Amino acid sequence: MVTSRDVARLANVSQATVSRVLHNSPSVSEDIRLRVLSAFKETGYVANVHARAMRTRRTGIVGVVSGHIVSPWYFYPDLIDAIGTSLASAGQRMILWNTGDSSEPVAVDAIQSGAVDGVIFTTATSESEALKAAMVKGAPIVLTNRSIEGAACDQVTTDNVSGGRLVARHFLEGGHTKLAVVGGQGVISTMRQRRTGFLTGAADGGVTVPVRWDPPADYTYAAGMELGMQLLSGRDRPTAIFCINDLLAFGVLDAARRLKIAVPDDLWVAGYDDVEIASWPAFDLTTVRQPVSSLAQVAVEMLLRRIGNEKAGPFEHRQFSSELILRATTGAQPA
Amino acid sequence: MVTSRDVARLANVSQATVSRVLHNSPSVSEDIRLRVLSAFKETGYVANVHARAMRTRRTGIVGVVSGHIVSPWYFYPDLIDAIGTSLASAGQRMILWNTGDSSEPVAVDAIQSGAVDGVIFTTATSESEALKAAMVKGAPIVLTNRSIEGAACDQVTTDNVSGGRLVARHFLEGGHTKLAVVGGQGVISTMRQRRTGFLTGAADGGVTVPVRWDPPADYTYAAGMELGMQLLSGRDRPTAIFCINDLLAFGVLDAARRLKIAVPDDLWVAGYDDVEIASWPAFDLTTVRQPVSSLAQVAVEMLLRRIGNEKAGPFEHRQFSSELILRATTGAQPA
DNA sequence: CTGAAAGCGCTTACAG
DNA sequence: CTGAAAGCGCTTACAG
Repeated sequence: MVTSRDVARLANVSQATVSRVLHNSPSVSEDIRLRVLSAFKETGYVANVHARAMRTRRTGIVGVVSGHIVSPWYFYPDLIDAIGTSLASAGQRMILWNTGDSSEPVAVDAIQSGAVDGVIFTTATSESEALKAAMVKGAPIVLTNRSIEGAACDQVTTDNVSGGRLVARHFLEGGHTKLAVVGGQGVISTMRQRRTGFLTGAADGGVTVPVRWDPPADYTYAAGMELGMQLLSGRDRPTAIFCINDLLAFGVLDAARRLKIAVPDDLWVAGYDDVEIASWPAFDLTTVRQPVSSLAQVAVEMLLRRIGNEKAGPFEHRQFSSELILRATTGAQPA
Repeated sequence: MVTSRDVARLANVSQATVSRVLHNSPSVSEDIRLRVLSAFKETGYVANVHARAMRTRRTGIVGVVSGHIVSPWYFYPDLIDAIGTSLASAGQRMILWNTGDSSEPVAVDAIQSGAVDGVIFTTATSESEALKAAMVKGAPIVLTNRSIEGAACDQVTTDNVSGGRLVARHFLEGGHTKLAVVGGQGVISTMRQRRTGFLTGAADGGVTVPVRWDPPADYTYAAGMELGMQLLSGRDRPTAIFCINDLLAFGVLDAARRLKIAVPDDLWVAGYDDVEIASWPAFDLTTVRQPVSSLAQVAVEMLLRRIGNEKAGPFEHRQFSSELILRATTGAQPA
């Protein structure tokens, strides 16, 4: 391994000067500069990140915690992609933690051990002790997607309540009164809000969702399939189903397919997230799209501001609105 | 930030002793040990990773380069997941690079700058200069999924040629003689091999694939859809199509759906990878499944062995076989 | 069993 | 404009 000392010896300068050239310090004469640069080339020198980080107390790496990075029917992949892009254009690198909520201790540890300069959480829950501890310490942290009320850090989210309400209004405008929801009764804030928005929107139109059409569900394709079969098998069944995320909607649609129930003629289905598969002809799903790149951009901005200036004023919570994307599952013309 | 010095002061011992307790050194008396441990607790001490890495020349982090982590219709998500699991159980952490082949320089730089102890490539191509440079330097590197012939590093792959051949044989056994391939003419080794295996397998059965049924394609859903429309629109059309990955197959299936061509009655379709969506009723796709967790496990083993012992013998290339999963698109009973 | 000390490879005041 | 030196926070021989 070649160090700055090796380069210095080769270029016949002091080690300090090598460091200055590396950082484009203006106070280096042109000829020395060139000598050092050619020594860089000759040796293939790359500065040791640990030595640098130890001196500067800055690694240039941001940690990102996310569940289901690897499951593209969630919207996390899109969000992570966008965060990665924003970070890259700010010259920062990214470490990804993919173990779901259980990786929060890892993230906090990473901050405390100096492995990263700050962390963006996309899947924080109010239960995470580790996160709380980090926030109390005042470490640079930003929450996005899921929010925690009163958390001592910056947050950027979308308005999931309004998103759910958009779907309800669309169903009502389509003349539907027999409505069902799938998902949204668990602890995850975003999911709860979508469901609440939907129920509120329906209630505003004078429609109530029967309890048995609002069963608890986890957020998997299998759950969508199972609840879809259940909701659609009886004689008295809903004519429009709102699924709290696209993945559940795919399950419900496949259940309808299996039961030979025609969508959208006899059943409307809507999802949430607008993952890429939602637009495929096999599903062509009406869904709610969040402004993912805005979320990502603002999250990165917020974090970098804190990293650059630890005590930069009070914490902020910014919120974006979402957009209803109409497709074939609620009667729009197929693409 | 609390350092080992702070802990030492609090526990009334030397800083060296703190370090020993941290590493469970046997040569520490029990009472001192307890004193230090309680000082750890009181201060919330976490060792600085950079200082440690600088001394030990080991970070405990492995880099993984992969394209399309974030696109679950590729098999990378599964592979990454498996690699992550293997690394975790070996006490290693993982950094993920997701920018595709263009991130190879980043990976090499990360090795040279000491940011990671080694790198696993899942998407190497023979063109990557950066990778070659790293291999010449003898840095710990393992190639998995895609191989590079004669590369100066360990490799673990699956036998894509046999995989393609399995599909051809299955088509022939189904009585099909009008066969087509979608994908596999580009630079990516795995894709080329699958196509080659398929063509060879067909030829072994006396069947030749017409040139116009073997058009160039990139590896997107849209390409599958477009080529599907093209192959299936004419009067003389193939009765069985092998798609080089599942994503293309989904596009072809949706093209058939649009053209109202019945699968499997009038058309057989097979893919490659067995991504999760392939088993959904909407597709129920016959496909080839690779032993992903074996790949991952061996890749990690190989890398850690090199990291532990830089010159541990000659380079090795291990290869696993794959398995044909029969589903509805080639006539199996729906699940 | 414990401590003092060297040193990993940088960055950056401090002199000159 | 350049160099000598301090110091970031650890680990680990070396003494005792």
